[in-house]
Amino acid sequence: MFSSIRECILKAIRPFLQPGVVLLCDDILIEQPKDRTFGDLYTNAAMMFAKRLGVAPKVLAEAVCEGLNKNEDVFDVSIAGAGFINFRLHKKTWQNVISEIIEKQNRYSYSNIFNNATINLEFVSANPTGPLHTGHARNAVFGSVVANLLERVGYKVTREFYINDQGNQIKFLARSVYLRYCEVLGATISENDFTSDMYCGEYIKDLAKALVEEHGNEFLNKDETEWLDFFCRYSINRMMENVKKDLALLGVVMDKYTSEAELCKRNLVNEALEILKKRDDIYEGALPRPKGITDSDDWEERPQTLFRSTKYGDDVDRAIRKADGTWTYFAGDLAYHLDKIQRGFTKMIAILGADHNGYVKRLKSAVSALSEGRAKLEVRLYQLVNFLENGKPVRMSKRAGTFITLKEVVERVGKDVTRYMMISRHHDVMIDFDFVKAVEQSMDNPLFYIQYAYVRICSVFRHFEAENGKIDKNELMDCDKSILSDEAELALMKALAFWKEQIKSAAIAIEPHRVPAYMQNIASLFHALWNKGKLNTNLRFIDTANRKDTVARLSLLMATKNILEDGFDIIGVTPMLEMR
RNA sequence: GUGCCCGUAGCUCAGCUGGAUAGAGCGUUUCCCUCCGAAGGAAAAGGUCGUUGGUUCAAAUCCAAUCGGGCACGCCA
Repeated sequence: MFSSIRECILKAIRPFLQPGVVLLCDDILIEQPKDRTFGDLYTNAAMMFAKRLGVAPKVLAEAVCEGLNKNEDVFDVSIAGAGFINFRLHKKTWQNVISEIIEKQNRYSYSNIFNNATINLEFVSANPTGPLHTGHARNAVFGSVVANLLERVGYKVTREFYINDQGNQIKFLARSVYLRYCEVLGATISENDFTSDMYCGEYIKDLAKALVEEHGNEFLNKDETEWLDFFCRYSINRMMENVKKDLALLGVVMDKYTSEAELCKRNLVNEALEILKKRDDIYEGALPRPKGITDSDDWEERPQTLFRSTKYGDDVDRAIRKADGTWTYFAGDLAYHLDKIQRGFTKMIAILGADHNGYVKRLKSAVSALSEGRAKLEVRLYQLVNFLENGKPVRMSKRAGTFITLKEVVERVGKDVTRYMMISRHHDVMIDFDFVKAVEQSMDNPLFYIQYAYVRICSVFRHFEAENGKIDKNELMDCDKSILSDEAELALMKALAFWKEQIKSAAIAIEPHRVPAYMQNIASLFHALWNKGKLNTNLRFIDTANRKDTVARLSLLMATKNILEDGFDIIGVTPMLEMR
């Protein structure tokens, strides 16, 4: 429906186009005006393109009017203000949307505008040195919803997790486990034995206990060289098992786990280096002193291997080899992104915490350089989550292992509330997550409002089907919907009609938080209709004396139900069938 | 010192990439079930979109300053 209207508008504008100017249907904005007396819909196309085409808005507007009048769905076209074009659609057109939704059921929001292109979506990628915590929860939910959205606009998505299973932090993990291992076997360990690089959480003790159970004291009193590798590998494997379990608690399943160590074995760092050398993007040199560091700080200039990332928009060049000759963390990331490129990805998205903001430019530079400009990485940073207990902030310390884990959150408030809280805000905004408020079943908690709408619809169908048996999908699609003409009914229909548009825009903008907002709007319109039926018996859904009208109303409810189900599916929340 | 993000109603936040008189929910006030669930609905009050300039038919939205808050900042991972 929207696409045919857009085509009409585009057709009307086309004669004014100069050669070489390309206009796309999707550039044309069609919206519901805030003041509904202006019409059902409006477009600002005339004003939008006036400047670009060098034509007076009024002239364009008149052409667009003429074009719109040719569309059989459209009537009452008028020009207002500086060049807004207002118009209405026949009730029948809105009513037909219901049939379309019911027919496509939960596939209504799917379009194939990206033509099954592959896209790599990297998210979570937590270091396997500790259990997933609340930040990872936001990352995981955000990523999984983005994946769902991208699939709806026709991307083939690979959900990917990068395991940093190499480097010093893993050694410190292993050493921490070893200390606890000795402790389990009777050695006396004090907190002072743990250096500041080591890990103190309870989970370290769990790992140690499991190790003792499986391997007894075979590593006790041995030199580090004899146990370090084993402890590293063992710890990583166990930690990753837990990571996967924690993700499953949130309903998140990754398609691929890529190991840093594996990439290293394949010598991919050197391969990346060769590519960059050929492009003259590698040189030996020293980095300038950072602006914030004054003479009093002990700054020392050191020669190292550098990547010319400034060539690609970064602020300074970046080290890929430390002064002692070993690789930096960034070198690993070069290898990893080369791996993604070699697997054929030209579009990549990475979801990172806001504390990585200084890292974004070098990653983008790396992808650009390694792919010779063919691949593009987009990064979404999400802000931190503050946890509150009835208004009071909960203190967290990673060092002491007192941070709130993902598992703990899910166990306290459930998967659905956690997901909703994590996804309902813009990723650039900090979230205050209050344990007490989160589970309150009130309007402070909009998830319940949406769930409630869905439950009410289910309830209506239960009532109907108890008397009349199951209703057939075709009957709902094909029935005469002309009685659906009340303002409240039309408002709901219009909102449903916009669903596909909204999902598309949320996907393209990578802004999943819009989805729950749209769901809330639909729920609100449904609740309004329901209550209107309390006063006006003509608007009640079930009229036992009139099956024809009942079926028409049920078709509207079915369409609403399908849309809400699609929304629940996107945000990964399980719909409730009843609340007792 | 530099970079990124945030600042919208008493509170928590939307605002669809520049559109018409800035919107929801909570809280406050007033109404609405003999009824498919009132865990709901209808309405009222509540605003200098941090501040100041600029760009244009049009700015909460873009640009430049500035204030306040968060995050980050040579070889850590």
